[in-house]
Amino acid sequence: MATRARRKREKEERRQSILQAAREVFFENGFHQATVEAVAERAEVSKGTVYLYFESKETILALLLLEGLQELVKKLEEAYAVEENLPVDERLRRLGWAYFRFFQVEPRYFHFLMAMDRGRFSEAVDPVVYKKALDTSLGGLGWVVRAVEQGIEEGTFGGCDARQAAATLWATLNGVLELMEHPLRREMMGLKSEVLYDAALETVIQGLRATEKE
Amino acid sequence: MATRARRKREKEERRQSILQAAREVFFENGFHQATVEAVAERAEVSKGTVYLYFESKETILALLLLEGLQELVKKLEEAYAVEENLPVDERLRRLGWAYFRFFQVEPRYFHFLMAMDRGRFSEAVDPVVYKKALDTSLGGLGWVVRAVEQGIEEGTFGGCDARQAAATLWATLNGVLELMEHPLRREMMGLKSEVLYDAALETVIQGLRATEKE
DNA sequence: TTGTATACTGACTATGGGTCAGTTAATGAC
DNA sequence: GTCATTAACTGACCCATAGTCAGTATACAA
Repeated sequence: MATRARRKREKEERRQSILQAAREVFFENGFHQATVEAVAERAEVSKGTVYLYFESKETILALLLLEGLQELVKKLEEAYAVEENLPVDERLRRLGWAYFRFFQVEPRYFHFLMAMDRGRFSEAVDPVVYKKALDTSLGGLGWVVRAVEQGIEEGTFGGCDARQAAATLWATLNGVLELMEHPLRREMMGLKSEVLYDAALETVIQGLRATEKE
Repeated sequence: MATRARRKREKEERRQSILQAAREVFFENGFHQATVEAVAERAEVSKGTVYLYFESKETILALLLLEGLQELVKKLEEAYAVEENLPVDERLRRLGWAYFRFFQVEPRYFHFLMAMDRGRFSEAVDPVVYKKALDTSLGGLGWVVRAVEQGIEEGTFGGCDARQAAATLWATLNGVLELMEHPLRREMMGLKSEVLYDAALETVIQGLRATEKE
């Protein structure tokens, strides 16, 4: 009975087409503005069908975010792996700019990613998906940790804790992105995103270099 | 006609009591969970009355946030002003920890402050209130800028742009706070908030110190 | 052809932000 | 004291939208 296999395939296709519709609708209107009805229409199914395939609107968002995260981590891995023998600071720069570029290309993702921690998210979303997203984040951070560890071995950085240093860098870049995300904020700072991002990246790299060498 | 004055006073009192009710309800349940109906009940008025005094649910939140921001800026000013002749790094440390303490005491404020940039906020909220919030933020940042300028004059920091440096520090601390806000995130990092915050603060201060002296 | 499982539908419910026609009560004029 | 005017307030109502579920249609197997 090949029917069985075909059925399964078709179901997965439908799932994907709903997910694709959601991606389009969410990205066009933002999560709050977007309605499940609109997603259903776009996918050419009824609202009920959407709920056959997904628990809730928020779960759909979480799944899209997870995708985005995974793509981001891939980019970070690429940025890490392109060249073998790079000095740490250069390696961190590449990671930092890969991060920047990702959100440049997909600003909506950043928006949504940041939104994920807020509100009722963790309650409303399948904890498995949520956990996976956190794990993926952690994986992305891993590339930074690796780079810092290299820096410690090389002696470029002092004997700082690699996880802590990586988290500092990550938090900083995140903070800048968030700060500059808003047009009004950007205006009020009177700085271009790239400029502040660059300054922050270099400052932290310098700061890590200055950690006391044991 | 002293009546006129009394009327006005009473109106302001009602306004305050609704605002107080909103503060309680929002803080207890979070912004999304909280309903305007609940705020009205707490203030012992009807829902309609709430809308006589405030444009929208989001405007109320914005007003509460503005309050919080103003308090925060006051704390920063205090932290700046306590002692006269402090070296820059010490001064920045005090500012940084005042910031930390504020959100330690009022974690909900941080939550809401961060949420303010998201969603349809800027559209739904009275632009005057919104502008005021941004101005207040900017005022808070001003204390950091001042400190950095002092550092440049002193020669502790190189000839970096003070606004840029202050923004970097601010973004970093924000980023750390946001990163550590979430229990799961905190767990995944395996670090205490204070520890990462301290590391980030020191790293950035070190980094600024290392900016090339012209 | 008919029974059954599977996929799907869309009318319905529940909830909550926001509105507004109507009620109440205070004030002031006579 | 009575009536007119105004301001403050009310809560039933509207509307949008997330989520449900009883019922329908389709595909397949026997």
